[in-house]
Amino acid sequence: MAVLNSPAQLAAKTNTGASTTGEPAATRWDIIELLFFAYRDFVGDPDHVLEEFGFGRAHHRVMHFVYRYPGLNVADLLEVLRITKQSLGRVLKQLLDEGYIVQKAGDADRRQRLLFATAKGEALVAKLAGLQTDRIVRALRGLDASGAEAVRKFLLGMIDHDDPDKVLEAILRADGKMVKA
Amino acid sequence: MAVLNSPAQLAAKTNTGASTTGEPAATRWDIIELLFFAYRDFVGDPDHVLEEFGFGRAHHRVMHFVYRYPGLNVADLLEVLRITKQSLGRVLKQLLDEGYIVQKAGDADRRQRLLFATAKGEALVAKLAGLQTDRIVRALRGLDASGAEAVRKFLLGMIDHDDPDKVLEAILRADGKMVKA
DNA sequence: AATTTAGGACAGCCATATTGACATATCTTT
DNA sequence: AAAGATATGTCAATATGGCTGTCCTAAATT
Repeated sequence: MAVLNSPAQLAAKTNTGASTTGEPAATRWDIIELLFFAYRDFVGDPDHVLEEFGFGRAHHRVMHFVYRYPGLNVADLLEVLRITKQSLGRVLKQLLDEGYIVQKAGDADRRQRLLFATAKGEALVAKLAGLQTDRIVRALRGLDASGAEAVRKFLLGMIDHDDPDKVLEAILRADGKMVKA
Repeated sequence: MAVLNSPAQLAAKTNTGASTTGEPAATRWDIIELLFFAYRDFVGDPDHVLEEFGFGRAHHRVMHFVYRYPGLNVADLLEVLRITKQSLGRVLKQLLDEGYIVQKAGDADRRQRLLFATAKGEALVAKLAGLQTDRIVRALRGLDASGAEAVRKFLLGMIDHDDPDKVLEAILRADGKMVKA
């Protein structure tokens, strides 16, 4: 090459909006990009494993929430994933056919198909969550208890709290209890 | 309905691996899910705006990094986005055709097509980054300086540091300087 | 009995990703 | 100068995971 790598050293644009006065807050390019890279690598680990199973990210999301919230119905799952019934249909059918998930008619409302992870499904979720937990634990290392609490508060603050779906509601409820505990 | 919402209150599986002994770390379901929801909403804001432009998330990612790292070449962009040349091709062509990005032959290596955002491109990136910054600032409110620093450290720790692409390298370099400053 | 709801299924479309092959211009190496 | 490697672009074919719209059944609500 003409140059080892050109541009040899990339430089980011400097932040123009910054100031200590009452102007609009400076763009947080740092956090925006850290979030991008963090999430990219966070979902990258599971992606590799899923490939071996012939599954994609969509299957992971479904398996995860079904395992975590046993008895979740289809409507609630759709709201969490923010996709349509038709999109979920294909993925869910695969997971049912291959024995990762089972359905059970609702007790109170027998139209509902409540979803449960099988042992096979649990094993897959555990494997993927293990990888992600490893990464999280690594990232939390070096932070004290108050630092870890700040991380939780930050992530919680990034989430829209108005009109939460059922799953998010459960999380927010649990989090409220945690703070008091 | 038989019941207002069934299950009326979802409950998450309780964490089985938890303990204070030297066992493998308990799965961090909390952080895993907070990250999912936080990222879902974080990219949700831009998505709505992009729709009006007839663009998708792919266009956002390209525009963002081209604006932020002016003179980025195609190869480096591919590494950041972790997609193939062919996938980038269509998106990039659209952005070029519609005047959001311009190309310039590299100075040292004239095979390279260095990418730059136009004023039109800058405006779009600024708009989207503004939305995301609002969310970030909101989430950081309530955290003190050490809390905000913990968040940065956590996100940084979530990222794979081995074999970084050019853009990530620039970020890591900048971050190192920040810590000293 | 009529209507609504939960869920499933079909058809077709679109965006974004993939691989593989190949072309061109330019840089590096011999 | 010739050969090889590299940066980028492009063509063709394919897969995944979204979408809309329509229609259907079973079971709930009114």
